[in-house]
This record gives sequence, structure tokens and C-alpha cells, in this order.
Amino acid sequence: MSVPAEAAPTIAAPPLNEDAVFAPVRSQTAFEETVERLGTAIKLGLLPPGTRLPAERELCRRLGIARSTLRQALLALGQTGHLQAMRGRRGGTFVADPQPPGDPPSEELLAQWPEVCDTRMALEVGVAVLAAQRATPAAIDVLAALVEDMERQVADYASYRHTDVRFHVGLAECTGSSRLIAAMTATQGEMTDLISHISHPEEVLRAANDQHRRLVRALRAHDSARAARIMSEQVEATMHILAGLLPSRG
Amino acid sequence: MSVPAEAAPTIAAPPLNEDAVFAPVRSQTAFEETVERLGTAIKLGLLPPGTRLPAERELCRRLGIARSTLRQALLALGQTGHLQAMRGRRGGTFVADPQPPGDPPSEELLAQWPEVCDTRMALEVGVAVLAAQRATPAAIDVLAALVEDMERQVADYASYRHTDVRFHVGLAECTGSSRLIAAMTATQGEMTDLISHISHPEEVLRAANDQHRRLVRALRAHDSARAARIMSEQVEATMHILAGLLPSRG
DNA sequence: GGCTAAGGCAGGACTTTCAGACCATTTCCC
DNA sequence: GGGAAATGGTCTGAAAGTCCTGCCTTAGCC
Repeated sequence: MSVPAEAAPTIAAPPLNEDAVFAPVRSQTAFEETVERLGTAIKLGLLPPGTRLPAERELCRRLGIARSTLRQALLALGQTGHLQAMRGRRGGTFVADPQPPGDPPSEELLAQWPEVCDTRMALEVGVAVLAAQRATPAAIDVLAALVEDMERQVADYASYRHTDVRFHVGLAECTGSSRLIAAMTATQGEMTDLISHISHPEEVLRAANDQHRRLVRALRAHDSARAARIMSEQVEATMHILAGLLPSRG
Repeated sequence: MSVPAEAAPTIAAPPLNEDAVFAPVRSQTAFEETVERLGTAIKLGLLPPGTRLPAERELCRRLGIARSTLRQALLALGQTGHLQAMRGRRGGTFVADPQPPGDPPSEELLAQWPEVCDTRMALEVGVAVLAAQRATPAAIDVLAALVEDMERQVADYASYRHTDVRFHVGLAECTGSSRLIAAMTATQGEMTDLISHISHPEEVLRAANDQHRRLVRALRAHDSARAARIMSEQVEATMHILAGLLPSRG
């Protein structure tokens, strides 16, 4: 008690930024999380227009929530025009076709754009490394096909972007980690909100798709270092574009 | 209406694994999240024994929760022996000294160990890339000092691991992204739970620290490709060790 | 017509969280 | 010594979210 229990560290340890430990703990409600999850999947095109969702009694079981909670979420997405319900024997809840126009990104998201890009950088590069180690030839073929699809879609940004999302989520699927797939989906959702309202010249899309093509080659060669480099360059390029259009921090 | 609205994609799009979209949505409660956050920070040594937490009325404000909710969490951590409360004017809530022995990893976490490692791989490699681009000389000096500390601690795993955590969290701090710092803290917490109950021969720790040293050199050179490669090798090494000790999937 | 599968709806119980007031203890300062 | 101040400890009632359960309505199929 009278003597310090342990010797002082040889080097003065930095006092540690406690802000990280004591940052606000904001639990989303089940309702909010469900709206977010389904809404993102719809906006990303992972659930294309016309898709029929599982029946409510089935879906609430899979999501692990009560049917009333699920219905709150479905109702909310119905009111925003993303979902449409049909009653009766062959009824169900369908992804609306056409989809409503997207909202401009929220102030909140705009303020966080550097963090979103940083998160994306970490995730995409790491996923590229793992994918290069683990992707099967069949999975790589699928990715290669998506690249060819994108090549034909450079004139139609909405289509291009949907295929682009499939590509990146597909990359995450190559890792076999459900956490990474979920993280990739969430990140792509944030990115879509950020970039969907800016212009996308064909040249830019073509250049990005060239990177995709090179990435696929790196995957085929199981060259994770090259995959990491290509991916970091691509994310970097997006960051530079956004940096020129969006307000910087502060 | 009578004709499919859009031409079929040239390549059959994979049906998309809907499991990712419809996976269970499990919202942690504010209470659970608080216990998790503080407990992890304590177990990782980010809040060393003897540290005084902010007063309850201040802390609940910073965490954005009600005082009663915070007190539930503090009480829980007190009952497990991680915290100790003192009343009176100069009182407060303190990180217990000594800390209670750690519990063995839960069945749940053990079952998820490949996912934890994959998440770590993605995060650490991505963070390494960003850190190599952004780390200031002063920040790198701090990291280098931590490496020297670890070199002296190879015989005492508990100390070594605490410094190791500081190193990796410090790397995340170099990115300037609070999301990445939070993710790194959470991931290191899971890793600690996984690896704390296995043996750590000095040779292994020394080899790992050599990787740290090489990484610091790569940071100094702002060589993100090399940083990524070194980091991926290190995470890979940990995965191989765990693969030999823990049950594989299924 | 009757069965069935789907969405639509309503009520009640349970849990979590919040907000605020007040109590008990210790220390500082006049 | 005595009061002020700062801290943890306790209690209560309200509010919100969630769950469970049952029942209704609609529409297709036999």
C-alpha cells in the first residue's frame, strides 16, 4: 500500500485517448436495425425490384424478432415506397418496382464521410487479401463476369453501381466470413448514399472497372499483396474524388 | 407489362446468398453494450488497475445513457471484481487492483474463432495501410517505444499482451478514424479472450515483436504495401497457431 | 364452398430505459 | 467544529420498445 505496486513503464505511456472508451453507446432498436438492413439491401440492389420477401411469419423467425416489430419496419419501408404488400393466398411483401428516387445523403452521413472512406479502405483491402488467398476458380469466374457486365453498363450509372456492389459483396463472400459480408454490405450502403448524387463520367467508371479487372487477375494468381495494392488505389481514388466535392472535416 | 422490363443479364447472376440479408438482428441493450465496452477496456489494460473512472453523473452523460443504466453496468463489473467503488468526496469508481483472473473463452466465441480472425485480418491490414500513409513521426516514435517495451516483456505474457494491445490500438489511432479505433479495440478484446489461455513461449513473442519492428520501419518509410504484407503475415501466423489448438468449423 | 397462406390488426404483459429526487458517506475548507 | 461539496447508493414512476397471442380479412386453389 505504501509503495507503488508496479515499476513505472520504461517509456512514458501515452495517456490514452479515453474518448474512444467513453464514447456514446448508441444502441439501435430492433426496429431501426431492421429498417436499416432491409432498406440497405434494397437500395443496393441486392434485393432487386419485384423480389418477394419471405412471409412475415417466416421472416420474423429468421430475423429473430417479433412479428409486430418486423411489421413496423415493413410498414416504414412501405411508406417510403421501397416495399409493397399484397394480400391473399399468393400475396406477400415485394420490393417495389420501380423504386422511389433516392434521398440526398443526410447531414449526419456527410459529416462522417472521411470515416466512412477510412472504414471502407480497411475493410476492402483486408477483404482483398483474404479473397486472394481463398477465392475458388468458380467464384473468380463470377467476379470476372460481373466485370464484363460493368463494362457494358458504363453509360448507365444506376446499373453499373448495382453490379459494382455485387462485385464488392461477392469479394467479401469469397472470404467465407459472414461478418465481413455484413460489414461490406453496410459500408457499400453508406458509400452509395454518399456518391449516388454526384456525376460519374464514363471515363471514370471505365478506369474503375480496369482496376476491377486487374484485381480479378491478382485473385487468379493468388497474389494478395498485389490485390491489396490495387484495392487501396481504387479506394484512394474514390476518396480523392469525394475530397474535392465534399466539405473537409470541421 | 407484358414483356420483362429489362433484358436478362448476360451472365446468370448468382442468386445471392440471402442469409446475409436476413440474418438475425440482435440489438445489444445499452446495459450490455456498456458492460462490454468498459469490461473490454479493463481486460485489455487500456484502463489499468487503479484508474479512476469519471464520476457516474459525468460518465453517464458522456456515454449518452441514464445513470441507472450505467449503474447496472458498473454494478455488474463490480460483482465480477473488475471495478471497486469508494464513497465520499474523494471517492469514485476504480479499476480493481489486482484484477480478477480471466474466464476461459465462451463456447460462443470459440465457435466463431475463424470469423474473429478474419475480421482481425481485414481490420489490421487495412489499418496498416492507412497508418503507413498518415502516421506522424511522433506517433511512430511512440509505437517504436512500445516495441522496445515488448522486447523486455517477452517473459511476462500479461505485460507483453497489454503493450501489444496498446501497439495495435495505437496503430489504429494513427489513422485518425474513431470507427477504426473502436473496431480495433473490440477485435483485440475478442482476440485476448481467445488467446489468453494458451501458452506463449518467449520465442514466439520475440518473433512476433520482430514483425512489429519491421512494421514500424515500413511506417517510417510510408510504405503501405510493405506494411500490409507484414501485418497480414503476422495475423496469418496467429491464425495458424489457433488452427492447431482450436476445433475447426463444424 | 371450403381450405389455405398470406397480410392486417389489437390487446396485454414484460423488459429496458429514462428522469428525477433523495439518502449516506467522506473530504475539503472556513 | 460545522457546513459545503462531491461522490456513490437507493427508490419510484413514467415512457418506450418488444414480445406473445389470438383473431380478422383477403385472395388463390381445389
